[in-house]
Amino acid sequence: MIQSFGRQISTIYQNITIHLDAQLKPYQIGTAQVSFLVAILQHDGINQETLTSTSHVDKSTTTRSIAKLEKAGYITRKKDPNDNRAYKIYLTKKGRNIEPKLYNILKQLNEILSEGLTQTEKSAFEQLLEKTEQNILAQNKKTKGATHESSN
Amino acid sequence: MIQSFGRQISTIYQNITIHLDAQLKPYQIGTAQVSFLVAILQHDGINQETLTSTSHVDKSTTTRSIAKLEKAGYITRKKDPNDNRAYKIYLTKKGRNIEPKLYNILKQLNEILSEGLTQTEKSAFEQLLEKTEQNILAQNKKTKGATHESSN
DNA sequence: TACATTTAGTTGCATACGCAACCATATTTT
DNA sequence: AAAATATGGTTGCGTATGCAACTAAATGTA
Repeated sequence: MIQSFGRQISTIYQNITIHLDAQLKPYQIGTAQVSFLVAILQHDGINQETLTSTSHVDKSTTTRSIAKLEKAGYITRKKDPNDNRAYKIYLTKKGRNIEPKLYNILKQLNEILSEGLTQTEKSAFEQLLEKTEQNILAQNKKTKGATHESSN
Repeated sequence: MIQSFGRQISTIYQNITIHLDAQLKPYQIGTAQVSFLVAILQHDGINQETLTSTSHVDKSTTTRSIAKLEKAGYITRKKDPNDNRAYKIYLTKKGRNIEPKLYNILKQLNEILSEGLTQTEKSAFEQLLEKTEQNILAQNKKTKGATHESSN
């Protein structure tokens, strides 16, 4: 009963990381880069700030993860001509080439995770995860807001 | 569609960590210590190896997390008289005292996560997480086995 | 226009985690 | 009993992540 959701989610998360890191090793990136790479594949030229907010991570995490993708040759950063502070992220040829392999790895992961689940259960799971995600995001947003307001 | 489960689970996990770290700050421990502390509260005198296998983490993670709990004064380690390599973990008075506060924090977390879910949905969610956890654990066990066997 | 505030991004720091290599003790094999 | 193997635990290393403090450019306000 105690700590059930949290404990399970932690174990699943860590083991997803182990699995994906192994799968991605040939491409010289890690699990951390996946969500960013997917976002860039879907929105070439996306800027870092958008990546940060849609990924729900700290901006420093974006900085470092993008740096790794750049170093590995999958993307390039170009200054946004309309905003000298901002960068836009573009795929390189190598970045475009990895798309099918990456999607395959992700598809496999989903199949592993949802093995033995009916289609109905998969949908239910996704919706439950979605609600849970919104719940904890809202809670943390609230808490952070409160902290900042305390400087009044 | 792409990467759905993994992305959601990652976000939930990171935000659980943020929430719990804030809640646990007064006690000078972090989210990482929770599952170990709960296990020790439920099985005083448990040994490190059991903690490792039931927590589904690497043994080095157990070593470090237990070290932190010891440093913070919640537990003590005693050599197992039946096995000179092994340690058994015992609660200190401080460790026993934190129990209600810890359980309260975990209960709150579950309430936050499952806000807006019916009892039926909560049960379904827990079972789906359980299945998913078993699926990915089995997969990684399989992979690790394969790697080791390749040394034949 | 000058000053204050916000925003995009980076860096230092602390924490966490898995893997591989290692040590020491226990167990199994021959 | 000696040698080989397995087991409990630790440490070094690489990776990831949030937070706080920071820089520089943009925006808002006086």
